[in-house]
Amino acid sequence: MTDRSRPTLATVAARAEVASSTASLVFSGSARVAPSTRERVLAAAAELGYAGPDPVARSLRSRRSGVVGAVIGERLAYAFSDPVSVQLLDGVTEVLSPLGVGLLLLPGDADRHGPTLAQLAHVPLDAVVYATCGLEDDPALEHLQRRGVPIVAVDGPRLDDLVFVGIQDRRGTVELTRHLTDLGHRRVAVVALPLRLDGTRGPVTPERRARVHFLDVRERALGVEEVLGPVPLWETAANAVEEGERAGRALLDVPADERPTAVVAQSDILAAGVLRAAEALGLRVPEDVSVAGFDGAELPWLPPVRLTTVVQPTTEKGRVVGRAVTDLVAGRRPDDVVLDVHLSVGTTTGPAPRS
Amino acid sequence: MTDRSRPTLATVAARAEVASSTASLVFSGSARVAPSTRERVLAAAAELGYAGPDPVARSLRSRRSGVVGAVIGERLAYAFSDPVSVQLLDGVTEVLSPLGVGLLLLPGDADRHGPTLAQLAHVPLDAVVYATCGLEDDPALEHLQRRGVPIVAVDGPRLDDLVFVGIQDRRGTVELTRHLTDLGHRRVAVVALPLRLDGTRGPVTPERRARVHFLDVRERALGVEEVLGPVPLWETAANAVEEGERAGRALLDVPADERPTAVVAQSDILAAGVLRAAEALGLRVPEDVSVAGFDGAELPWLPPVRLTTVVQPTTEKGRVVGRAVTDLVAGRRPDDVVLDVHLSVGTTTGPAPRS
DNA sequence: TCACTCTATCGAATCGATTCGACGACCGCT
DNA sequence: AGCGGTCGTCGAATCGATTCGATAGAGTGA
Repeated sequence: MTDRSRPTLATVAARAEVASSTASLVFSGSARVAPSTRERVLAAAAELGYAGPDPVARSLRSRRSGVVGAVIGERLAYAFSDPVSVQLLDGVTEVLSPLGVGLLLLPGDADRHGPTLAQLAHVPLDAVVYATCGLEDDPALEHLQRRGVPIVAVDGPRLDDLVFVGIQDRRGTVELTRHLTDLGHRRVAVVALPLRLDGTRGPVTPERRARVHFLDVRERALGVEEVLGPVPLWETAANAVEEGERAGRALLDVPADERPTAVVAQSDILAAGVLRAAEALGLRVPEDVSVAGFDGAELPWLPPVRLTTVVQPTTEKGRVVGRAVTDLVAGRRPDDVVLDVHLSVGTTTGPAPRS
Repeated sequence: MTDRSRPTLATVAARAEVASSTASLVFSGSARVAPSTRERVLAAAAELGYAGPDPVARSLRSRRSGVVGAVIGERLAYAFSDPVSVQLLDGVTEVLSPLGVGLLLLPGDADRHGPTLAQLAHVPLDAVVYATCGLEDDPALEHLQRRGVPIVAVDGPRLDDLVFVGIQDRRGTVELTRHLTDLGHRRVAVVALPLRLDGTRGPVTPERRARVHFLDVRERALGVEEVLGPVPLWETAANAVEEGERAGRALLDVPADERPTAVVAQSDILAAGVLRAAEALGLRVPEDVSVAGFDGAELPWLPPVRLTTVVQPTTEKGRVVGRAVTDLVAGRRPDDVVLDVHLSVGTTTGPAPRS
């Protein structure tokens, strides 16, 4: 009853009068061990209160820790206020959990847009999921590559040593924009997600645009312009309803003949904010202005409105990522995946008002 | 350039012509090592592309993995649709991240209300946070205790071998209920959070009530009854807006003289649903019915309404948990903590209608 | 010059398991 | 009786670092 030190496999083996290698065989389950021996070892373990092999020691030999990192660019409270991030991770854990693999959160904070090297360096990792991967060099990424930790980059750039999982950002936005032009819209404004995580908000200048950090943000903007040519972009500081509302007020609170007849928000959350702004300004949707989003997120508080949006299979994307991670850990190199999106026309887009 | 095997500390030490123990000293930083030696080792490491000591091997000796588990009772998509859970974890990571400790998600799934033993057994853990801790025996809990993993239980029962962090659920609800009785309300109904995670919803029978699994749910119900005596409880199947709306419809869609004049929801999310139900039924808030919540959650989509609610310091609760974890890992036994709550009167409660 | 104190470095034990080759016992077949 | 083949168990090496006591050499003071 020395609670000083917990029993180890060796203790258990000694008590059961077998070699520790035999005891190990018992706990790894699969091997051929005489039933009587197995019982003896199990009994000894039970008597000693042995909870099974130490995961750390096991990891050292087997080169597996059962831990997969999730790099998040912001603090959790921001990242997880976005249902898309949450559903992505939900899909990932759905695949990984049954395999006994856990997801380790590696969030950034107000200043740093990702975990510090000190955070990364001390933690065992079989693989890492970059939840939103930027276009630019990242010291954390470099560190992980040096360590030989395989990486899945979600919505990031397609690099050789990264496995890519993404969606058809461009095609989805093109389809959405065609829907708007078919309805007669020509004056369209875009409410953009943050181009970089530096708290900037407002109209996007060409210089700013050249420094866009996130691939999906760029693609979604280009999708609109592929159909309509250059359009004004209004950048938000975060993917949040308030930010969308702020952008919506800035874009819509102008004389009717300058006002965009349609606003394309780069996320449903932002679109919800734009809807609020329209309501606050006394504009009817879609009679006075059409509003569209992106993601197809479940926003249970949004009804009775049904948002026109580009639906991406968020949870499925997470599952795909989970499978990619599984492959990587098993030593296989999975293919890059680009998932389909589709347009969902709701009640927030309609014919352009005659001016 | 053999990418077969990455360099180890021994490789680096050999290259720098020092003992591996000396090289170890260099990477642990603190010890006294001659500057020339240090540089030589660092140079060797750089040449070999050595990314620093293997975290797993380090963990084995130091008995620290840098991983803290977060036990979540449901799948992530549900748990993280609740801003309270998210803010709690946000506070935890805020404290833990700078210490190089990561948070490992251990969610349950549709069937199991927590991680399986297989999930737990293979993962290294320095400590565990039970995000919502139930009252009843839990095999996972038992396993962790046997392994000697220290546990912080949030809003759970106060047990000897668990560190408790919670809030004044009872006092907050009493204060809220007094506010309602002061306004003349006597017919009050409660929309309860799930008593157990089994998908039940509807009026709560005494038998059901005797089997409540979550402490905070029980306390919040008792707080109302401490002031008013027995009140009808309507149980929801999840903490979600739709569930609140469903409950609201059931409670409010009755003749005016049977209708409760005030509805106390056990969370702000549920309260938002009740507000929707009232709106759908053409009832004015607070003229026809008062609605109150609990948590003080930030629901950016709720304005212009300001919900009357009991505010708990959610992020601070997370920080307290983070500090408790830090203490436990360092071998100290932190005290239990009960955090203050306060009533925030908004625009959703008013004088009881004269009947 | 000698004894003594630091300092920088080294060797070896250790953390707790896994894994593979070896070995003895026992079985059945010719 | 002899031989090959299984089956169950064991020993020892190994994973990659940390850590402590030992030691050689430089520096100090009498």
